[in-house]
Amino acid sequence: MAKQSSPDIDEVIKALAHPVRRQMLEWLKTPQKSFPSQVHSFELGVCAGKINEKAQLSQSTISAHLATLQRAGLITPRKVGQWIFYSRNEDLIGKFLARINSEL
Amino acid sequence: MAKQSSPDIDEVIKALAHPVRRQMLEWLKTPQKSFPSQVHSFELGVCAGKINEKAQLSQSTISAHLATLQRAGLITPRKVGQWIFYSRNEDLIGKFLARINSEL
DNA sequence: TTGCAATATCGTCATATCTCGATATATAAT
DNA sequence: ATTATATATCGAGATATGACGATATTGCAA
Repeated sequence: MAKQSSPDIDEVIKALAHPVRRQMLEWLKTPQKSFPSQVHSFELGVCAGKINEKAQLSQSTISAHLATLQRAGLITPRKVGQWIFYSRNEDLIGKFLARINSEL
Repeated sequence: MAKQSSPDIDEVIKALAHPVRRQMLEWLKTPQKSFPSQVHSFELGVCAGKINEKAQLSQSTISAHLATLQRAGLITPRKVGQWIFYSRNEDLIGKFLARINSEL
């Protein structure tokens, strides 16, 4: 499962080159711990609004950061009604780490 | 040996977030192979001028990229007369990889 | 001292990134 | 239909980055 094209190293590293986006990825490692106020199930991930609350930045800025992470393939969105839930794409993250470990 | 302060993840990732700089690091993995025209010994690393030749960018641009890599701790300069030789700082690179593997 | 070679620094311009508020879009609820 | 909520997109301003040529600096050589 999780058929995933291999990571575009350049895009991934650029996405990681911002502390807010790294912070988001870190939060998403432990959703229940990082977002205790989320009422929805964590099945599909963390609600964008919750990430927005936690990061002290405007809604549009958070949306842009999430879009950057998504374009790089680092997170996966799941739309449910009016919400979008995000989760880490562990498959791609793993592949990225493997490549950077061998290439760097 | 190679007493090395731990990497500043943010600075390291930003330094890696440019293809030219990643390319330089890659070249420095196999100096003899990547810089066959260097007449100096490879003991101390690769001469800045050789890196300059190989990368198709102006001298000032290359100097800036090398400075960025150096500030991040990824490469180590050794000045010998009028030359500066650069080599990878494997110690810091290893520590960086260890941290990104566990934090990401 | 004068001159040459290697590298760094400066000033400038172009482009990218970050952030915001305002507005648009989509879905849900009434 | 209207309204409310969640998210995306737009436009603008501020700052950062990348590139260059010109010039400064450093060290060696004559």
